[in-house]
Amino acid sequence: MPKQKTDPQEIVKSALNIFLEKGYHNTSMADIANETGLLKGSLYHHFKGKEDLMKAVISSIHEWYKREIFTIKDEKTFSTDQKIQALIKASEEIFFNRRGGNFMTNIALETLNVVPEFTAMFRAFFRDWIHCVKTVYAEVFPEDEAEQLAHQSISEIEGAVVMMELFNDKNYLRRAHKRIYNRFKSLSSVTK
Amino acid sequence: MPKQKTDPQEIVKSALNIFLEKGYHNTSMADIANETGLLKGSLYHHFKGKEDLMKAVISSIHEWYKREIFTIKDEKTFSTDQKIQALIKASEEIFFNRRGGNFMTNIALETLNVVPEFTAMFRAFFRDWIHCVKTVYAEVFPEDEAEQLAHQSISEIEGAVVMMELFNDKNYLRRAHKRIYNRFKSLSSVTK
Amino acid sequence: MPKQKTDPQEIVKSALNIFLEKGYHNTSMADIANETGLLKGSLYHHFKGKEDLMKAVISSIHEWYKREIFTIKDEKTFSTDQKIQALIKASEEIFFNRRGGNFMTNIALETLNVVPEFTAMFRAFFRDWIHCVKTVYAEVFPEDEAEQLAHQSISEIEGAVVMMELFNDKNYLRRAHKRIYNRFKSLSSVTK
Amino acid sequence: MPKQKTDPQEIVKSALNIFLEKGYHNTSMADIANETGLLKGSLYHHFKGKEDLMKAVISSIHEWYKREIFTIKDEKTFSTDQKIQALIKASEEIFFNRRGGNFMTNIALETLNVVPEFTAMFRAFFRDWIHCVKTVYAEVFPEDEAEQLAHQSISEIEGAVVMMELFNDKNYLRRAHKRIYNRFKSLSSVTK
DNA sequence: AATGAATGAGAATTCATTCAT
DNA sequence: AATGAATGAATTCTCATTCAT
Repeated sequence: MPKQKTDPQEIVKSALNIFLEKGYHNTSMADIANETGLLKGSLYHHFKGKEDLMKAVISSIHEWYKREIFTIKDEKTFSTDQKIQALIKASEEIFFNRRGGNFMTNIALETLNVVPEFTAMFRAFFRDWIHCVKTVYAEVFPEDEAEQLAHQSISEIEGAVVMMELFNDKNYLRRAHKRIYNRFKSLSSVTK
Repeated sequence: MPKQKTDPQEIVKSALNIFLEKGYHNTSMADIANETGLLKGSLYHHFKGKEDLMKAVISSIHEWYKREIFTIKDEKTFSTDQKIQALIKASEEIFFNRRGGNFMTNIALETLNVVPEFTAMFRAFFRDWIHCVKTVYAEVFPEDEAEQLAHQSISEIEGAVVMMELFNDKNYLRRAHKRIYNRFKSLSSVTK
Repeated sequence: MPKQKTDPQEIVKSALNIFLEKGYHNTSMADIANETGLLKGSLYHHFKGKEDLMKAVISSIHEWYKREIFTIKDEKTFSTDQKIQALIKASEEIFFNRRGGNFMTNIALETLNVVPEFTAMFRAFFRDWIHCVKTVYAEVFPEDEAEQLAHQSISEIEGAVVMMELFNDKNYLRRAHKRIYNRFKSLSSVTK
Repeated sequence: MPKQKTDPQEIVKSALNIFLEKGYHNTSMADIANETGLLKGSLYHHFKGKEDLMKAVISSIHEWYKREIFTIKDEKTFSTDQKIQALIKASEEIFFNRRGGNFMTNIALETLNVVPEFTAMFRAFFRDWIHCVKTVYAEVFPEDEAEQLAHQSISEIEGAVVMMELFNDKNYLRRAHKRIYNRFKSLSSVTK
């Protein structure tokens, strides 16, 4: 049975979905093959192995964020307020619909101390994310306060994701977003 | 070879340590046996299997919290302020020195969907924790605000743990604790 | 917790029951201990091990047959016809209520080629049984015909037990008994 | 090491042989792998596990019977007498040379209550066998007598197999076959 | 005698990976 | 590229047996 050419990105997508659903360790190459419609052996034409595939997934999400989210900070036409609202809106879209965000939280925690290369990649992602948020805050607040706020915001979102996962309740994230926005508004009004 | 009696709690402790170090999936029964000095087979005397042992670990941590932490809310001689300070101090002690706290975050996320029974146990733990914090807040704030604040506080701590884990930086948690305390102070001064 | 003195025959009975229920291989020493109310280790005070216990079971059944069944052939006051009826009645009682008979069929087949000592014991039992039946037949028929009939009768009963087991239908055995008796009646009327 | 393609039927055959030799419980997957020349793990490519493999063995024997034996009843060119002789000849060939027959007796009894699915399969086999024999008898005898005779014949063969197994004596089966044939002859002559 | 913890030798099974076709 | 059989190491779990108390 000849098969269509397989886009490696298709495999990455499938892998992302199953990793999220079952966790990294609980997911077998057979599961991934199954999801893609390929057979186990065929995966090895595209990726060196499970770790390699995992790295591609992390990388893919990171790249997507770089392209779609972290660019918000550079939107010339957006006010700071608009940027923050855009970031929040994107975050909600991601966590509720795409789940790439959960991946970076859940799978990161699961694999953090398992493979050092994963750790580095997760850190790079979060550094970029923090940097993006900080850059926006820095339009209004002094450098070190912006830095602080960025760390705090991401941390708050991460906590909300954990609770959301645990209790299956999206409100945790909604409320976190709201708090972040309100804090920005009240602080920036003071600053002005 | 003499047959030492083994306290099952010893096994639970060993398991807790290795689960924390290597993660649940990455830990084999042989690892645990090794840590306890028993042979693999002997573990099955005390626990039906890996899942059962895991449940014992979760339960043991939960019980410890119930005994040592969640009772803080009932300390007759403590003011609300003192209770919150005590909770924070305990939290810091736990997360920095005992690592049982991280377990409830990291291993929870890794195993949340592995077995429904785990999910239930983790949820029970967090419900109890939230309930404890809420009870303290309720001494000063109205019921629903106390509830909100409790959820927010735990969520914030969870986020800090994720970041702390990720970047190996305890300051995340320290700052989260500080924020929680300050928020309490400023809100309660308003209330009064 | 001190326990009453344990009669080894109690253990043998329990073992018989579980062997029958679960088969020899599928039964663990723990199962037997459980049934007797003892703990695993205690069984080894009475029997050298599983094989030894099994031999005691086989032996016990054999002895019981020797005492209760195979003596029928020597009943001075019974006619041949009465002896055959008594044997059949006993057989029915055994297979339907005591199940010792099934043991000698089912467990024999399961363990026949597993432990040579079992084989010898099962053979001895069946030789005795055949001998008993033959002795009765020999009251009426010539030696070699009696021998033939005995083998055939036992064989028929064994077949019926297999079918009974397979289809959970006691009628197989009832009909086999009926055939055996009728055959005896018709043959002996001819002989006279 | 070159990777030979293995016909799953080869595995089934090997399994059949070892199951017969050592019994189901006493046979390990390693034994089977060893017999086939594969490694343990490789067996799981073809069969989900030991039970699954066992089912394939039972099924394979059943299918073989359906194809080679149970079709005898439909041989247009055979008289009833010839059909019975053919069935008997086949039975002898099977039990003496192929051993698949013993499987359906010995292993059936050993595994009857291990897994309900086995029970169902063994019953299906025996029902088919009985049906085949009954159909042949029904050419000469009334329906219900044919049914009775079929049950009796199979039961008799089963008993003979037990005795044959027990005493390692093929004569039991030979005599059972002879009896079955003679009974048919004498009854059918009466009927005519 | 009884206990029950400990042993240790396997058992079945899983799975990432390799490789001939 | 894709296939899918084969590999082999690792993993969970079982169980007859031993032994200190």
